[in-house]
Amino acid sequence: MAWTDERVEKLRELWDKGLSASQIAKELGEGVTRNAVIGKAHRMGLASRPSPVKTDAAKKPAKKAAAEKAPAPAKKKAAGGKVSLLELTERMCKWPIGHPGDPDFHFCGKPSRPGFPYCTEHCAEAYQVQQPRRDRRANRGRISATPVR
DNA sequence: CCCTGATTCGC
DNA sequence: GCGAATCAGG
Repeated sequence: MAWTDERVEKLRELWDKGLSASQIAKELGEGVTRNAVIGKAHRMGLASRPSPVKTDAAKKPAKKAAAEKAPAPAKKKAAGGKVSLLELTERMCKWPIGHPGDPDFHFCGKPSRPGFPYCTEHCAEAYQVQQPRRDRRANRGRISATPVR
């Protein structure tokens, strides 16, 4: 795939919009990797914006002023949880929560099972197979959905 | 382990 | 020019 004007345009657009390279890559689809995006972005004038990884030689010595005994975490936090569409990653659970269009519509966001779009919980929910409507006498008394491995 | 962008270098 | 591999940091 070559960098057509359209693609370059979209790249510039999304990049300016602040999306990460990997997100842009997925957006462009067609086997475009984040490396390709970064490479191109870097190559054409617009490169390096807020890079989370700065070779950083100038650190701020002043910072942790307070702290000391640490205010304590207060609340426990689990990974994932409530991600908007734009924040979804390939390895995040894409189980929708709420109705699309609602102000609080979001996605599960917990780590998804490798190869699946959802986390373990939601895989179980999603891949729960329906027994044949007729003739399920053979399975009477049994719940034999194919287990998700 | 998940992610981020930066650089290198063979094609 | 391109991007996978690699690097380097959060």
